[in-house]
Amino acid sequence: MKVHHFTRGFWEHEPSLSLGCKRLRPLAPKISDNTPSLSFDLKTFIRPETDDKKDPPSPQSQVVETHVPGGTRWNPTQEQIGILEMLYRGGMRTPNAQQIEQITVQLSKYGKIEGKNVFYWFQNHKARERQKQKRNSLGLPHSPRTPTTTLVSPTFSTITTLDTPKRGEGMKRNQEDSPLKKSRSWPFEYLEEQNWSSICKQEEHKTLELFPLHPEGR
Amino acid sequence: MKVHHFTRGFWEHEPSLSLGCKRLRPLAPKISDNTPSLSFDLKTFIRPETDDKKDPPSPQSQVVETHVPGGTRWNPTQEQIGILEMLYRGGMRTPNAQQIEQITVQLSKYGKIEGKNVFYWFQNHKARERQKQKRNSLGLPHSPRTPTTTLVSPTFSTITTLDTPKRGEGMKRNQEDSPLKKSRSWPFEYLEEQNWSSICKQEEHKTLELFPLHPEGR
DNA sequence: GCAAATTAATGATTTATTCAAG
DNA sequence: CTTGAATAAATCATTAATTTGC
Repeated sequence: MKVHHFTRGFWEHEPSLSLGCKRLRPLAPKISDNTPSLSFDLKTFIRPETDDKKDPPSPQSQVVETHVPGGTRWNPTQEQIGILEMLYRGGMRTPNAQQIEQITVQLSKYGKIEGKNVFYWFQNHKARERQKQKRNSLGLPHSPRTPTTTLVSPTFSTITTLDTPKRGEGMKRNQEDSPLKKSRSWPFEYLEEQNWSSICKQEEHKTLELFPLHPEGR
Repeated sequence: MKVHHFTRGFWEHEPSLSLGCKRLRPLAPKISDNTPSLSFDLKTFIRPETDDKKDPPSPQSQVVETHVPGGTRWNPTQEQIGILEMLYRGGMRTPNAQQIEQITVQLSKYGKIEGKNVFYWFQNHKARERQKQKRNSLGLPHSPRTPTTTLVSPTFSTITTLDTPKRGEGMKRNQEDSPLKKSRSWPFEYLEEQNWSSICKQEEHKTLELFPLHPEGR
């Protein structure tokens, strides 16, 4: 309950503003940008109460159950790993948002899990499988003891016979990853509305003095 | 005269002479006498597209097609860019999920936008600002100062004197990015539930019959 | 004055690298 | 050491300003 949303009011009158302004194409590297002012308003609304809330409405902060309070990272169960590996061997490499969601739902039957865990798992597994391959083909004619269960996909090894699977070499990208490339829609799903002040609140401590704000710096 | 300096005019009650300084692109070399700042107005006036920008905060009242239904990429408006740049200059580099959501809500007043657009914008802007910095410090030994606009981080430029500023070299990571590193929680927000079959549908040719799917297995 | 061809900017993805929990 | 998590770098893909030719 302060000021600081006056800035917002500035841009608020959207209708009349937009007309006619055709957004000049982003041009040269804005080398000669001289934006002297502007810090004022920023300060103004970066400097709200700064302490009104702790933003608990974090969807994933409810780790109170079945997990250690400090339980940070996901600890996959055997079943989860197994299923994921199966999917991987099945060819899945970069599941899209919907697929991830579905996988998550299924895997949650075996233990706590989130969508990002699935996402990261595929990312990491793919990358590490790749680098393992590379190492093997390069120097180490040694078999890395079977760690636990994770039997490496045989299909893959067959493919990458001896050519370093660098990414952008002969084949473009996602030759075999996913049928549709633009499928993955980012899963941002929000719905709340707040003020700018709260947006910038978290970084105020530094933004404040970050710009010395030397007018026309040159 | 609704010209192009909208955004700028916002933050800085600029007169009107600043044309061409912000994002004019020096596309072709054209070393001779190119009056780059002249062409714009012509187009601007000639382009009475009336809806070059998309939607007022409300749904499309009469807009034929705000954007191609075929799903094009986000085309930020002047206002959106301006706000994002302001936030960036304010110190924001890697907004977390909540911040992204809030920013998205605000920016959606000026045009269609999604959370991922905001996310990507910060990613790209940060990266390109950095590489611009690098190029400047490397390529031209002249003009030691006047780094550019938005002096991202003086510390950084100092470091990059002779050593390629690889990310994890001297300084760890995010020395100055965000106060809390583990802050960004992945914004997966799903809500539907389906079967495994549908998950693998896209890759059914192989995954479909791969897993027996036995819950309570353990 | 316009439209196709050019071209730089930049949005969107993927990959590589790194950090840190266990 | 293994690996989940996160960020940065590289790269692909699309857009729109500029050029160019008519």
